[in-house]
Amino acid sequence: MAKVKLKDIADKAGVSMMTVSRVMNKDPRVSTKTRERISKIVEELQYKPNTAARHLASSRSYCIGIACEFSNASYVNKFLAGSLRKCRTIGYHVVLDELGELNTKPELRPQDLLDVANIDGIVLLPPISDNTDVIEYLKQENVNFVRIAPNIDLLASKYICMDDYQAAFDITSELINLGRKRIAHIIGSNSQGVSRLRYQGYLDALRSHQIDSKPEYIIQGDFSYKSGFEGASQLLSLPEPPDAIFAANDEMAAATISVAHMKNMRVPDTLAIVGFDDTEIATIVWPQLSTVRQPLEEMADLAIELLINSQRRAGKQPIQAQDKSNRYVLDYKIKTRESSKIKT
Amino acid sequence: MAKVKLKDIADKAGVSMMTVSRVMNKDPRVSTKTRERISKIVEELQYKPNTAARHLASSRSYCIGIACEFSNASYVNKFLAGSLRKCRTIGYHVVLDELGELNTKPELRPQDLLDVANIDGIVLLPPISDNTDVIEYLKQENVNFVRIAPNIDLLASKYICMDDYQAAFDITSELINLGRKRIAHIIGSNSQGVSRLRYQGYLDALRSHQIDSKPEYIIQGDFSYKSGFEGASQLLSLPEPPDAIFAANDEMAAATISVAHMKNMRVPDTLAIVGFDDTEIATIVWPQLSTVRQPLEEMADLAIELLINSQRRAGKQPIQAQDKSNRYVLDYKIKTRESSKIKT
DNA sequence: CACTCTAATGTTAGCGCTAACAATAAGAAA
DNA sequence: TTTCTTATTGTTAGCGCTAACATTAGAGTG
Repeated sequence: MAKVKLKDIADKAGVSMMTVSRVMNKDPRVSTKTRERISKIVEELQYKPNTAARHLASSRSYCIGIACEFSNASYVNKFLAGSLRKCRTIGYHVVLDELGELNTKPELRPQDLLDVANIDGIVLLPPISDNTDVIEYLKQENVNFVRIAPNIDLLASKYICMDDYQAAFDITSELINLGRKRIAHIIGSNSQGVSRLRYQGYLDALRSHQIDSKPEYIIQGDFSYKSGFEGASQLLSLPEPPDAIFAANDEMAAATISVAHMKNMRVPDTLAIVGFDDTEIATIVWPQLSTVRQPLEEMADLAIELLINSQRRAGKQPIQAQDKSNRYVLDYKIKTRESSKIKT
Repeated sequence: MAKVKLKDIADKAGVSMMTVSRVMNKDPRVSTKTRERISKIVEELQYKPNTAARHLASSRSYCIGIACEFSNASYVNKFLAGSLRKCRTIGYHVVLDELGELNTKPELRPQDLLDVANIDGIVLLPPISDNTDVIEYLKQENVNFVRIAPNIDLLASKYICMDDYQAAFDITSELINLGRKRIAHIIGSNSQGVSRLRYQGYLDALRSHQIDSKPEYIIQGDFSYKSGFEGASQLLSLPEPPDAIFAANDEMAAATISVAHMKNMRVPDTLAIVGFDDTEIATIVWPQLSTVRQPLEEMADLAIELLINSQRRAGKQPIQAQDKSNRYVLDYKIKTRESSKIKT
């Protein structure tokens, strides 16, 4: 049973290969009747177009680039997994670009170019999604790109994000519903927009439940374990320590768990702890962290979808990104684990 | 300046395209003189063969599969990064396969097959490298594969590993050289061969420095944070607690740091802690963990190299893997960080 | 009813490369 | 010298698909 090819479909449908090709590429110039008939046969025979041949004949590379730093392995990894899965189903390939060295070596361009040359589009993961040099470069080279969770220059490209504010609001509300009264927050790095959003969500959740937010319960962190450690130490040394801490990411939450252990506080009995991101560390620590899952796989899926589509009608619209519709918001999910389970 | 192609080289060298093709594919049937002349021109014109065309013409897919679980993100990630880099330089593509669901859904085969069908070879990452079902399947389908750090069935395929024993010996010796006398060890999961090797390395390092190994300093863990936490608690509650702990992986070492904090012991002053693997957690915690770096990128590089080469002479040797030479050992590297710095 | 126009489909050629076989040259053997 | 090897290079055909142009059928028009 050799692989099914275009010809087989064409023969079976009694049309030319070209017509089938058009169906496969969603070319509108095929009658609905023919399209349906062919689609059905394609389904039946499980036909999958040969990427190499397509590439060769069409000059599109069928490759998607992903630019990231490897500093946040589990974040990148999940995104990658999603991308690879998606690409595979649609016959694309993934090209990874590590731009981690960017700060030290600003000559990313030549390297980058090497790949970009043959790429149909590129996805920028944070923090590269906010790198103005990269953005400038891509625009100038007229390369399609989509950014994930950017904070700045939101008109520059399509971008995908989640509602950090609402997620923070929700997870804080959950703590309140669990009976916690004294809820503290460790804010994330103030250079990242999401920190502000999460902080605001926390504040508004308290307010909407008529709970006062004490200033001493709010600590500035910077997303690092160390800052979480210091912040938590400070919080748990207060005369009236909090009974719940919402850290703006999992690492700081993990550090908070360490401090709680150190102070002999039982988690979650005496102190509930929640994080944000649902990175690997959330399930490595003990007790496991309640946190907010980012929809990374879905983001990957959508990002690639967007790249391919804008590819399709390339040339039509120059790059008039003024359109408000370049924003795509996906749903998060609260993951409730041991660190915030029902209490007393 | 259109892309350089085979024809350009052929014209410039005054030979047929076929000869150039042969040079590109290291076919021996080209005279040395011609080969050199062509190689030089290829270099000059920066010719890069077009993967798609190659694939199309040769029926090799130029795709390498990587089978992994996503449970250890940073491990997988580093390996992936290495693979992607390597593949890009040689015009291959990477296809990721997550087999994480394996335990619950043993019907991995159909899924797997989908991809395997078009793959030139596949790399098995631990713990899949020890999955007998997968190994059986691959052999039966006659798919090329290389395993990373396998423990069992070592004759089944080529495999790549590092010298866990020696690394454990070295890092323990470092603790001794730092003046530590009471060195404890938290053993890894006893279902994994590396645990034994690391344990043995620890024992022999002590012995070779004439230090007795006290039985109460040796605790069985299982690589989880939790087991590390419990093990460390036990160790640090001893009447005479250790002044250094070597945990068989970073997660357990990170847990040990938490316990040390909890007991108000200063790290590394009162207690030095070292881990193993150099996963992300090693630099997330505070103080940062001294540990052993696995040469993952190099492993990826070599794995792909091996797959491609065995591909090349496919058919010649059936699969007579009895040869001892299917073992490839790479160098590790001791990463000394804060958690074991010079003391008192 | 001939005539244009459009929608739908078909034809031709070729993307860049490599298998498989063909041809040639240069020795070696007879 | 002739025939047979062997080493090296060239030729032909086609991988599976799609761009670009060509054709046909059907609808609309005066």
